Amino acid sequence: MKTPERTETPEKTTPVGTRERIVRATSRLLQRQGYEGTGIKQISREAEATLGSVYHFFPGGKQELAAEAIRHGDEEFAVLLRAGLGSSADIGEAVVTCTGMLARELRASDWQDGCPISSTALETVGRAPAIEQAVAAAFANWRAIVTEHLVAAGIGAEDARELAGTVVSTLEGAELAAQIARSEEPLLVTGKHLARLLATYR
Amino acid sequence: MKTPERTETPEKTTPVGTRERIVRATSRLLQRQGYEGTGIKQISREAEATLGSVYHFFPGGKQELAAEAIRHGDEEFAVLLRAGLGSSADIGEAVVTCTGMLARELRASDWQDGCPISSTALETVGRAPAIEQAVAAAFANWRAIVTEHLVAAGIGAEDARELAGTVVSTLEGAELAAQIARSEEPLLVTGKHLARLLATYR
DNA sequence: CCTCCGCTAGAACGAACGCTCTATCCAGAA
DNA sequence: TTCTGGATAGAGCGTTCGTTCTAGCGGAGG
Repeated sequence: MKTPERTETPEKTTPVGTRERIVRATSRLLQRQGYEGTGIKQISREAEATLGSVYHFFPGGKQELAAEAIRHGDEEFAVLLRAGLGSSADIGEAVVTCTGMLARELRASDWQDGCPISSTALETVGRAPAIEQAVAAAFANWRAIVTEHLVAAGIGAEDARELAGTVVSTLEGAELAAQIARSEEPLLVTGKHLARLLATYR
Repeated sequence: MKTPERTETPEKTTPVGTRERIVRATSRLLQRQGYEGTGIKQISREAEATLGSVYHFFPGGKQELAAEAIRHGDEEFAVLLRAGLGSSADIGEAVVTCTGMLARELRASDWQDGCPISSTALETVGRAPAIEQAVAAAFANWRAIVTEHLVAAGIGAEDARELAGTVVSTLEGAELAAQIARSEEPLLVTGKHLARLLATYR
C-alpha cells in the first residue's frame, strides 16, 4: 500500500502515518532545541519510528528532514495568523488578538514553544541551502497573509507590503523576548504598539 | 604575573590576552553557529589557544564560557545602541540611525553576524540556567539604555519603559528577517515604522 | 502458492563531542 | 640557584553524532 491513511475519509481521529509522525516530532524538537541540538536518533525515538524509517522517507538525511519540518511549522503558524487576523474587522484589534494567542500558547508550553522555525533559521544561516529556502518561503508566506488583511482593511498596497514585513518580524522578536523574560508582557505590549502604528495609516 | 596585559597603558594595539581571545572567538562563533553547533575544540582552534587554556580559564566548561561570551555580546550591542541613539536629538531619527548601522554591519558580514546572542538564547531556553540568566541581563541592559533615551526625548516614564521593550525586540526580529532575506530592507523599513510609532508619543 | 516491494528494524562505522588528566613551560620570589 | 604556581599543551576517556547497510516483515498481484 502506498499510503494507508489519509486517502479515505479524513474524519474521526485519523491514525497518523509514520512519515507524518516523523515530521511532527522533528518540528517540535527543532522548535525547542534547534537544528544542531536535535539528533536523528532522538527524532526517531520521539516519533516512535525507527532509524530505518526516517532514512527511508528522508533519504536526504537531517537537512531534508529539517526542511520538511520547517514547512510544517510554516503552515502551523500560518493557521494561527489567519485565525487571529480574521477575528475582527478592525485590523488593530486583530493584531492584538494574534499576540494574545501567541502569548497564551507560549505560557501553556512553559515558555518552550516559541516560533517554530526561528531557532533553526538562525543557526543555519548561510550553511544549509535547503533549510534556508524553506525558511525564506515561510516568511514570505506569512508576509503575504498579513499583507492581504492589511489591504482588506483599507491600507494602500505599498504601505501594506512594508507593514506586513514589520508585523511579522516584530511578532518574531516579541516572541523571543517573551520566552526570555518568561512573561506574556512583551507580546501583549507589542500587540498594543503594532495596533497604534497601524492606526496611523488610514 | 596575574594578567600581563591591560593593567598598564591601554593605548596602542593592546596585545590581547588568551582569556580575551577565547571569549571573543566564542562570542563570534556562538553568533554564527549557535550553542550546540559550536565545539570547544573549534573555539580553542579559532582563538589560537589550547584546550588546556580554555578549561583553565573556564573550569565551568562550555556553559560558563558561553555565559561569558553572551556578556561580551551584550556590551558589544550596547555600544552600538548608545552610539546610534545618541546620534540625534530627534529620537525617531536616532532609531533610524540604529537600524541603518545594524543593516550596514549585517551586509558587511555577508548576512552572517546578526544579533550576537539570539541564536544561543533560543536554543538554550529552559535548559542552561547560567546562559539564560546572562541573556536576560543583556535584554534588560538594552531596554534600560533605550528607556533612558526615550525619557530624555520627553516620553513619559511608563510609556518609555513599554516602548523600550518593543524597540529592542523589534530590532531583534528585524535583524532575523534581514538575515533570512539577505537584504537591508527589513531593518530599514522597521526603523521607519518605529520612528513613526514614537512620533505618536509627545 | 510464491514473488515482489514498501516499510520496519537496528547493528555497525568513523568522526566529533565535552571533558579529564598529566606533563611541561617559565617569570618572579626566596 | 631552587622553588612555586599560573598558564600552556595535547593525548585520551566514554559517549553520541549522522549515516550506511543488511535483514526481516507483511499485504497485494500473479
